[in-house]
Amino acid sequence: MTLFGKGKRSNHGDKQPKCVIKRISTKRQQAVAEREAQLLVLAEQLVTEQGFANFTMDKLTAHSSCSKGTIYNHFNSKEDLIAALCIKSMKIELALFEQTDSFEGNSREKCLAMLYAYQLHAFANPTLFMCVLSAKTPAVMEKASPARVTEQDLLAKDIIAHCDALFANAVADGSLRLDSGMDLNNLTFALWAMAFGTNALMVSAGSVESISRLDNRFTTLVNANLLLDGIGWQPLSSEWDYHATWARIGQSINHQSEGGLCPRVS
Amino acid sequence: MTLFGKGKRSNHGDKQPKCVIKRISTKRQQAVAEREAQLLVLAEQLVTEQGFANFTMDKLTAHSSCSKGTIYNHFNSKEDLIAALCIKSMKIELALFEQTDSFEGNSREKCLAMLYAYQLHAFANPTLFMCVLSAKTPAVMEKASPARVTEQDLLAKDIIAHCDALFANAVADGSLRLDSGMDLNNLTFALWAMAFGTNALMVSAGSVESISRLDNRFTTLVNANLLLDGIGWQPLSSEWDYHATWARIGQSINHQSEGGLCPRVS
DNA sequence: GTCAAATTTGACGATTCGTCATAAAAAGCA
DNA sequence: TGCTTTTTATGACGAATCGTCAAATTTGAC
Repeated sequence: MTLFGKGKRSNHGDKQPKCVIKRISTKRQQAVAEREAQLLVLAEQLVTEQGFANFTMDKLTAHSSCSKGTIYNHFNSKEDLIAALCIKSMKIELALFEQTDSFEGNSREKCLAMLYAYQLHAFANPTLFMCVLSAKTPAVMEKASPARVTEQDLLAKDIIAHCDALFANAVADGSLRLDSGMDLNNLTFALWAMAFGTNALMVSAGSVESISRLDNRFTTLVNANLLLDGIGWQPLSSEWDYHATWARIGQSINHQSEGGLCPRVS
Repeated sequence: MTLFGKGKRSNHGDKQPKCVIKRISTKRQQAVAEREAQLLVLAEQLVTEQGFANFTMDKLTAHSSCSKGTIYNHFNSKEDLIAALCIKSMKIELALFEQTDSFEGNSREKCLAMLYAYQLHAFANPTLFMCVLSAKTPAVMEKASPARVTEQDLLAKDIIAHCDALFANAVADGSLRLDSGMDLNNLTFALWAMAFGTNALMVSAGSVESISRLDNRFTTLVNANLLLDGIGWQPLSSEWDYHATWARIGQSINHQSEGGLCPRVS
């Protein structure tokens, strides 16, 4: 594969061929990207309506305005499409996290704001959230395109960086002290594992009685408080009304994203 | 379908037809159950060798000594087989948990022993553990047989009961005090979510740098200590050397299950 | 030994996947 | 605008997989 047409000299006038080419190319790519986004919307819709098990590439083709070949131009395989939905889900998460950055409060409250956003996303976009779970499945990881697997890892990194920043702030303002032998990586991972486990089990194991009896709205808050108390993040839950914080976060987020719970992502 | 042969009277002598029938039936069922167990072993082996994505029912048929129809006699569908592997995995977990019950130590150490067993299982039987993750996926839940879905729920209940017992003991002996508004359900769920999230992310997101840098052997311990400190389970990690406990648990478990890490299950 | 019920078999139809030769469209060029 | 080259789209097709079912086989009762 040649990157540029061979033997073609493009610098023979006052035109700016490279720029032109690039603009056109970008335009094209934009159109392609837009179609990909629409395909993802359609796919999510079909999965939501008919379930993962009944979702086939042929059905997606039938419901879309383009052909199978075109779809396979976007997605290597069915699993690759799941991975793409997972990526979309993580991008929405990140977008929500950025919204919560502006939430006013102490460092621990800001951390809760992020967790609130995470739970909000899991319940507002259950199909997408399940895609994240599905995408961690070997069958998907094995068949998704390397590019998408890489992108997932990068997004995970971004999310981790977000957590890290929250902890770092807390350390900086003195509300959190790192004991010896405990580093940010450990704390970040603990928080993430807790949040992921909580949502994954709530969304997928809801049929187990002792889980379904829990109050969905506060489980993440309760679990997080246990953990954050455990690492001694001030003020402790015994000294502060975090239920009030939780409610305040809810109002703040709902106020920001008037249109709906699912922000637009590129 | 008639349950008994029609027109056949079976009570005309001193024989005990019901018992006989039952014995025979049980024998049959035993043979069938044995074959099912062997099919699961074979399936796990194939998945481990060739990955989830390359696993097909035809390959399982080819490698087994029976035919496709027989296999579909055991498993509704490919997804049903995954569910069966998930059930096997949970049974192993429960068996390990029961082993750890006899571990000598304070109530918090006993809780750690259970978590140790859980992590041990996740790393010793990664394929089976991933099945638990896969089985929580909608595509599997939607196609697995109702019977197996139910059995999964029952096993989950058993596991939860195990956790509950640990907490109840701690409350009974005074090493754990339940604050107002906090009940066993919440604590159990928090612990489970933490353990599940930790192992799921470690097994499946190992390619993310900041995760792979963590020391696998102690992540569960570290995370659990944060949580258990958070709920005030005495003695706190600042007052007790739980790393030593962790090591002691390891020796104890390895000593008990000499043959291997994977105990036999019915 | 004979018979009925239960079980096993593997060929088969129905889907689904993913590809590829061909057609269409877009971009470059004069 | 008209012509050539490159890129993209199409949907018919082969391969592979799934799950079924009528026929064959085995099992156990009498």
